[in-house]
Amino acid sequence: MTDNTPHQKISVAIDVLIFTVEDDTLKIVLVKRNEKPFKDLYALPGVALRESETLEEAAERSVGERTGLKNIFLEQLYTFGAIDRDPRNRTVSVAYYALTDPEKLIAVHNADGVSLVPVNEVLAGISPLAFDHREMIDYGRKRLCGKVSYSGIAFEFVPEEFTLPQLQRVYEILLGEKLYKANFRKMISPLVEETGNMLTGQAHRPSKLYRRKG
Amino acid sequence: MTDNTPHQKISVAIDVLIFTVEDDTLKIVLVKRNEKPFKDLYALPGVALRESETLEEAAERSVGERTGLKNIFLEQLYTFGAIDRDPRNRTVSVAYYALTDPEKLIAVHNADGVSLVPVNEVLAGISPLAFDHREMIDYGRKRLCGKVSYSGIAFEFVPEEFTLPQLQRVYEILLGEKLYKANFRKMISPLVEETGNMLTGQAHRPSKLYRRKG
DNA sequence: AATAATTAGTACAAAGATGCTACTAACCAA
DNA sequence: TTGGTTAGTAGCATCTTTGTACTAATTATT
Repeated sequence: MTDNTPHQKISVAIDVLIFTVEDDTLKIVLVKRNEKPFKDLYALPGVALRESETLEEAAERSVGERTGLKNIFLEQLYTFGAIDRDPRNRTVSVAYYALTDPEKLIAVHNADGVSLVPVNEVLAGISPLAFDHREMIDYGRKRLCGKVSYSGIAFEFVPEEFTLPQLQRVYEILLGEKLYKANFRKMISPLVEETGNMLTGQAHRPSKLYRRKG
Repeated sequence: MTDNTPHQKISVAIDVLIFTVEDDTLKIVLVKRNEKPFKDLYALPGVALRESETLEEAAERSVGERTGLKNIFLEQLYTFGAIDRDPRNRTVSVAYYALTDPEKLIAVHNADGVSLVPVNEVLAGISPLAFDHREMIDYGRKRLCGKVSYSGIAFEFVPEEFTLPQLQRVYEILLGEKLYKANFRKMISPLVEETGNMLTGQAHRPSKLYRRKG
């Protein structure tokens, strides 16, 4: 028989890794904690799961409370369950990751304790993070970078209309290597279509604007 | 601030998808429930998470209780949190998947309510499963098949010493397509080494035995 | 003892993807 | 008008994948 009988209740948290690419850098949204434990340390935006909401709804709520964003790309990442990951009591945290174009985060940056921080700096570990959130970010970045080549997640980091050099830079940042223009275009062209518009004002030849196809 | 404060406690279950490949078929371990809810229906082996154990420890316990197996391949799959997935009370289930060579499951099959069932039959949906376990299996099979090509999981389904045709069949079953011998061998050869032994008694040319390298 | 059946394993050509170089195109700045 | 800069394309070389065809080694059959 399957023993799903609830013998012991445990707190369930939802933490969200909100990633974006800005200034050719992968960045993540962190918030400064203003209560114990880990007061004044940075942490991922998170909420306690309510009885009346699904995991995904809680993740959306967590994103919305901190950034005001709705309907952004959101996927479950991993569930962390180390016994003492929360010093208060046993808490399992279901981590999600969200991806967004940085323009949608402009209003958010520096608004009451919310920061957009380069992931490399966070992982370099100059300043500590609350809970096991550094571990989460480390895991999340690996998953993100691993998925770039075979999924369309890179599109989530650019606006609806984008240029191919822009999109290529996102791929390069996530993959951590330089790509050849010609090959990149051959690979990506079945997935995009021209909008007919151009991006001008760039002190060099203007580039065509594209949108995602399908 | 991050609201990880535990306002409401929720039951946490661990369910495990124990996959194997037998008779050229992907199969999964199911157990017959002998209590409500879903009495007499098949379900995944599962346990309630205890305060004193990690998620992975609970998954190992779940595998061990049903099959007696220890130290088998185990990875977290996904966390399911639909509001009414358990009719008794709000329960979040962290699903894991385990992979094993079918020989290790021989003693288990048909022992007190434990069955080894073809995944295709389960998903075809002739008989209902407890909870959202069919959904879990559907998700798990997709993930498993998606990972075959870029990870070494296929090795988990064969004994320590195996022939390349054997391993190739595992790949073919999971990928759902026929592979070319020559290409398969080129792809797999950096990952394996000959043991020096041969598998004879097969009414045709004997095959070399290999083991996983590294 | 020969031969048929069957699967193991290898060789190699064809097609396609990727790596890489070099060029032309179109804008802004001076 | 010239130079700087990035957009975009052409095309060859190389590596990888696709696919076919062959030889090899065993057991089963006559």
